[in-house]
Amino acid sequence: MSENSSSRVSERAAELRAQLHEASHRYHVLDEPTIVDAEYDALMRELETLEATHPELVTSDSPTQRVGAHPSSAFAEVRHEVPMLSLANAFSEEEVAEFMRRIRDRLDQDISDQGGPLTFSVEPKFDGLAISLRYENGVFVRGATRGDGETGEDVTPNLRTIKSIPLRLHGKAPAVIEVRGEVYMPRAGFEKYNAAARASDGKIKLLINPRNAAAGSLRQLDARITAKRPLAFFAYAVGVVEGGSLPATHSQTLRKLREWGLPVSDLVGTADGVEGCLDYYKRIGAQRDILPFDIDGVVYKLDDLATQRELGFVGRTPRWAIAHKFPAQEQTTTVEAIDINIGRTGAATPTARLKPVFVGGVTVTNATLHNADQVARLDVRVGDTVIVRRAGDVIPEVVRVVAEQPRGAAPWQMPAHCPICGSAIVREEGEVVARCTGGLTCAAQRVQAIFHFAARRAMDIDGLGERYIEDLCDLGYLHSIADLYKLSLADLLEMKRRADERDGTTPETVKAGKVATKWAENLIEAIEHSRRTTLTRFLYSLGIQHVGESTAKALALWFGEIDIIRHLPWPILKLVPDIGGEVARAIDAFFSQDGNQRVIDDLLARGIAITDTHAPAPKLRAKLDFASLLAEVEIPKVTGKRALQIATAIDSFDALLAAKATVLVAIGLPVDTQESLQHYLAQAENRKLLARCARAATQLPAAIPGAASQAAGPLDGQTVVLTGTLVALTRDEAKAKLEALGAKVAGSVSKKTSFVVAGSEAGSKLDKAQELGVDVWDEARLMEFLRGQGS
DNA sequence: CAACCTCGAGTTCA
DNA sequence: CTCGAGGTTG
Repeated sequence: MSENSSSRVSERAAELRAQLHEASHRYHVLDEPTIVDAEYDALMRELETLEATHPELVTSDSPTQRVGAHPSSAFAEVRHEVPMLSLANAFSEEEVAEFMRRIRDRLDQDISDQGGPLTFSVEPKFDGLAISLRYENGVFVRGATRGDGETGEDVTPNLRTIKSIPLRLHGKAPAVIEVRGEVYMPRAGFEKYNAAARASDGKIKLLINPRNAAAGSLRQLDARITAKRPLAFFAYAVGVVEGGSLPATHSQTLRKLREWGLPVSDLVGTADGVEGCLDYYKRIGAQRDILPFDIDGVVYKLDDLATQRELGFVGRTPRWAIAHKFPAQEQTTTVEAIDINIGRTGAATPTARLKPVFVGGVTVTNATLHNADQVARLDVRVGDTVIVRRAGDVIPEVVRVVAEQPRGAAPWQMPAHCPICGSAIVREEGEVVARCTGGLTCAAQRVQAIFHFAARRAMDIDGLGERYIEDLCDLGYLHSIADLYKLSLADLLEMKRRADERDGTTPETVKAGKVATKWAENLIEAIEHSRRTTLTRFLYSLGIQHVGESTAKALALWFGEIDIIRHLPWPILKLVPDIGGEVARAIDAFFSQDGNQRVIDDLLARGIAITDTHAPAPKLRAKLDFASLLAEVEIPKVTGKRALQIATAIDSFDALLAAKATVLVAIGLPVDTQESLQHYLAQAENRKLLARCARAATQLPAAIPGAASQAAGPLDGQTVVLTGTLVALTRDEAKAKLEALGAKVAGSVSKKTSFVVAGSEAGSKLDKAQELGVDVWDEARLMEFLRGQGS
């Protein structure tokens, strides 16, 4: 080795040591971590490797030479008679196999090979804080943190506040026993605590993550604060034992601990050999997101205690155990830009463009920042280093900015103009979202509107993705949704050729004279196929504000025909349950725009066939009388009661519009109501609305006698919620079948929910159901029920 | 008018 | 899946 490279190695080692010291100090002493675990691990491993190949570089104060950090002086020190161990880590299957091979090799030297795979006690690796609990004659006398493994801090009063730590053991426990385990904060408690903290307007500090929360809570000097934190405990090992003995294996020891009243996780078990351990790793990994607490891997411990003793230690890590870690769910990266995205409704959503980073199994490059408030809360700026998490769900989020990094430029602000169309971006009073005011003149909104139209749950045009829509719009083939139905195969191919030319992406095969046409043929076919549709899908696909699937369905059910719906004044729309003033006005406003009416004309003229037209619902007819309708118009001071009073004297909108002032006085209304009504009637706009109501009410066709009344199903009046993945049915099929039996299928669980159908990997909805004591069906029960109903 | 329940809209990656 | 906001209800 040359002089030069050896000095570089020693410099790097010194640098790593400094970084690790600093990080460890901030983490353990200041409770303010600056780097995530994965990074710390990576630095530590690098240093370990360096020291392994250059043993002369090992210094006595190297972070590799101890497990944790200095205990803070605020707590009394406790020496661990039996040191608290730290485990070697494995990050891949190869490393696990290597670990097991090492054990075998070592044992083979000493004793004859007994054949068969080794048995391991397998456990989740809880993401919390390791502690030791001392019981004397069955009574909890002292608890300490791990500290550096040799010496920890006495946090007995804090530990006493944790309900899952027994203050007295059951049965015949040894006279003195030290139980080791992990204090952690369950996710639900963490969320609940933070929700309260958020509501406290900054008075209570937010907890960063459950693990930090657990560590921080235990290190409170005032145990009353600890008591307010939702902490829990799992036992997983034993230290000192006097006046008693333990079983021959670790798994039996855990069982004993459970007998003595200590909480041991249900997830512990045993596994044989590499294969068994890896199976366990996968099984626990699959459950990771739905567990009620955080884990960062699993631990394999050789089950037989005698063999453990034989294998012994390397430094402070045992040869007989290893932690197999999951891919990190948190990483740090830098914010390269903060862009804004314009949605279908014009909503301007800030998005962080991140330096690509591998988190929880995928590479993340984007993370939504939701809105300007969120950006301000986090104070994220371009150039900042941030922690990115891929939590329980799939969607990455920026957790926080790492303090002490050189800050980027000025605080981020929502731009005043849309980056796509240049229109003003406006945030309405009291709203969280800012919106581009460009409407359909904004290219981004136009593309999103067409994309929505083509969506599976809307017109279901398969193969029409965002990219094609963008190109079709940019190159002038598509101006509105109606244009979709005049696209020809030739148009599509020409568009593709021009787009490729523009981007310089013309494939070699095309240059060679071959043109790929299959995609275009499929798309034309898909557009063709979408022509036949239902009224619900059609209404939904128009992308009217506030009209999603369920509102579209209500409209279809109540009014029956697009030609009726497209001309209704909002007070009549408001008669439909679940449609209030805001939504009704949005629908009316949509249809009041000539451009939108023209698009609908075009669509219908080009052969959109709505297959399920019918007469208005009978329930609607009953509500169309003058008094009910008048109450919906929202004339100040004219409530339902007053409307009724007015209606007894004046029997129609026409009569009301024609009524002289003297007539209004004669009705006997209170003076303020009279004035309000007269003032209302004096305005041309209002008179126009009333006239429209009058006309629409008389023009709505009568109900078809006897039609549309649905047969009563066995699930009438029941509300069902589906969650998780079903095997035999898709969610949509299950929904359709349940609805056919009269059930209402809702999206979220509440007290009103009759029962929840939980498939595999059910998430928070299942928790909610259990919390509220709502019945939960598994898929088998649902299938059996459906069979019983003959479906 | 507050509490509760729904619905709509937006979101990431393979 | 989650948040925000609209609608209904006591």
